[in-house]
Amino acid sequence: MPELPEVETVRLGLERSVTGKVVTGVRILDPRAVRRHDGGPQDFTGAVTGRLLGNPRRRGKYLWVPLGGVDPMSSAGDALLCHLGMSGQFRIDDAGTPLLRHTRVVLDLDDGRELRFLDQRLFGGMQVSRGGALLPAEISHIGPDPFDAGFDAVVASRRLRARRSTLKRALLDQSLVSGIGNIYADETLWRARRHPETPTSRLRAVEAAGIYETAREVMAEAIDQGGTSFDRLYVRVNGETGYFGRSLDVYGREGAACRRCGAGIVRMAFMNRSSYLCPRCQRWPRGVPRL
DNA sequence: CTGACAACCTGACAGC
DNA sequence: TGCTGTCAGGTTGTCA
Repeated sequence: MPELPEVETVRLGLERSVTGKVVTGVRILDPRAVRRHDGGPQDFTGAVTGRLLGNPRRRGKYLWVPLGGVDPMSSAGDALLCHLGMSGQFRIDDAGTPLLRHTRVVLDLDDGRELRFLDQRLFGGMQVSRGGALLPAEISHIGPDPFDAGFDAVVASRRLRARRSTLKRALLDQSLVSGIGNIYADETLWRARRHPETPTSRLRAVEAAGIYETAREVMAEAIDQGGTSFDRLYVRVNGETGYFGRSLDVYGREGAACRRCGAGIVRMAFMNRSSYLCPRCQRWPRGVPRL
């Protein structure tokens, strides 16, 4: 599911509902949801129980909640680090409400509600990051996202142009700039009128920076609409779907008319998944041999 | 460094 | 009613 706008929508929901609450209990229904936690499910439970939940933070598609309270001397600065993978979601429900299918972990809160982690495919998960409240070491390899206070368009542009790769591949590379996934890469490329196979080295500095500016714009609009929902696999913490799906210009619109020029949107295979683009607005880069 | 690919998982859907 | 193959918002590790 989730790319930056969806994760940010979830973060906003958590900010309103769990900040300042204390975890009174942890129930791990499927240990695979915490398999990345060092020490296993038992240790995870011990590290989270009794902790005060801070203000949720995000970088790219990663989300973390600073953990306070209990024993500040030994546990100060820890964080509950989460990734939603392809199908993860958080829900806030009143205690005792029936659990939905695919519920993997339940955190009991001191306000009579529960923070529930659901994940159909289990590509996502949670772990406690020791000392990770500011920025978990586990995600130090992830580059800043376009909304990050530390995001530098000049640096990003330089790194993008230094790549000996193609544009969509580079946009999906989380170590360069994080948060962009398959949907927003395609939407960004359409808006910037660039073909996915454009060699990165061909971009001028201003053009490269412009690509990230476009990505930021597209994702900001998506956040305003609560992200993109195709089905019930992505919902907000209150169960509502996002509305950006109806604003998508190319993703999933194979055969439909380009909103700019009317040409038929095409789908092409790309890295074991799909790319959608307008064959008229997004010309194959000149001089690049076609496959 | 770059790319190709398998692995990690479940479920919906098309076609036979 | 099966069964098989395909596809799906992601990340990581291995091998060339």
